Amino acid sequence: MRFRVQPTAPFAFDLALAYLRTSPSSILEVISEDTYRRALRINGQDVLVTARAAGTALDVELAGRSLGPADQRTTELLVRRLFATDADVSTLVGDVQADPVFADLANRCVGLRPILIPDLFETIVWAIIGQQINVTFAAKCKRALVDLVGERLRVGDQEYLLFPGPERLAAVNEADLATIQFSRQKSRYVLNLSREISAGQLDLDELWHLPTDEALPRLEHVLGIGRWTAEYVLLRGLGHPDVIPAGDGGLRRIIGHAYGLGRSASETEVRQHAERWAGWRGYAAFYWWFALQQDAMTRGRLDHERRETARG
DNA sequence: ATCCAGGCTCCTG
DNA sequence: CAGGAGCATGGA
Repeated sequence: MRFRVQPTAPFAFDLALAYLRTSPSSILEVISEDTYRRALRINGQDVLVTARAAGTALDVELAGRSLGPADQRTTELLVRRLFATDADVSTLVGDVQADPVFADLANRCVGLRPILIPDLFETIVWAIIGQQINVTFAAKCKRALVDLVGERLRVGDQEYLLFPGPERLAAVNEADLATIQFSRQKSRYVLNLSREISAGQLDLDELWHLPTDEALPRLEHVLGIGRWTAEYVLLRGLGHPDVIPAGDGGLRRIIGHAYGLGRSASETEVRQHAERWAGWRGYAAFYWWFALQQDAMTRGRLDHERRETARG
């Protein structure tokens, strides 16, 4: 089953793929030269979704058993949300001209939109895992969690991993999570979240209908979710375009560097800069993270080359 | 070796 | 109510 999605212009799928390729959160995505591929649960059924660039459009293919028109509709809405294909980004660069530093970055990111993590529960768990620790270790923890309780989808001779739902995660205990190097409090946050959702005490889907200023406090009410996590989830899970996790260590570091502070910017300083990106603060966060990842990759390559050279 | 990582909760004074 | 310890490990 296949269909086509036509994003608004400009749409830079290549930049989206470049982001996902280097993003530590992309454990389950399979990114190739021109495709995004991932196993997802659609209407209660496991499906392999492949999105491929086709000129200015996106070709989407579904592989799974007994798929119907309803599944296609659900997937189309999901894909359009994941890649923000309906957003009107035509005014972004013009809107941020008052800030030449960010305008320069925005010029290099034309057509890039904040890409979502496909599932809200996964987004929150990932954000909690990422609290305090470095992203490399966080990615390792997420991978270990999926290996521990994730499910698998076999398509042809390939196997794809699915992120566990709250019910599956609620079934494990602290000792299980300790074996994959979760701290006690992190286990507590994740298990509490999973159990509240499973028990019907917490309905994440309610968040879809709320504006930013109402969704934020509701998320922060959950154990283990503070301001950074709530803002991160609004951006990466719910697709709010104007939310910036200003306390983010990576953002503070690269923004401090970009504006010549010689140190990390404070959370307050990040929010002050962000006022000039009003309307696009989520995009800005995503673009800065993109720049950060590109820097890290360049550094990694240089280090590698240096080692190669040293070895002769 | 020491400090800080894509923070948060809880306890102290 | 501000400030700080603790978390579990890895990289700089």
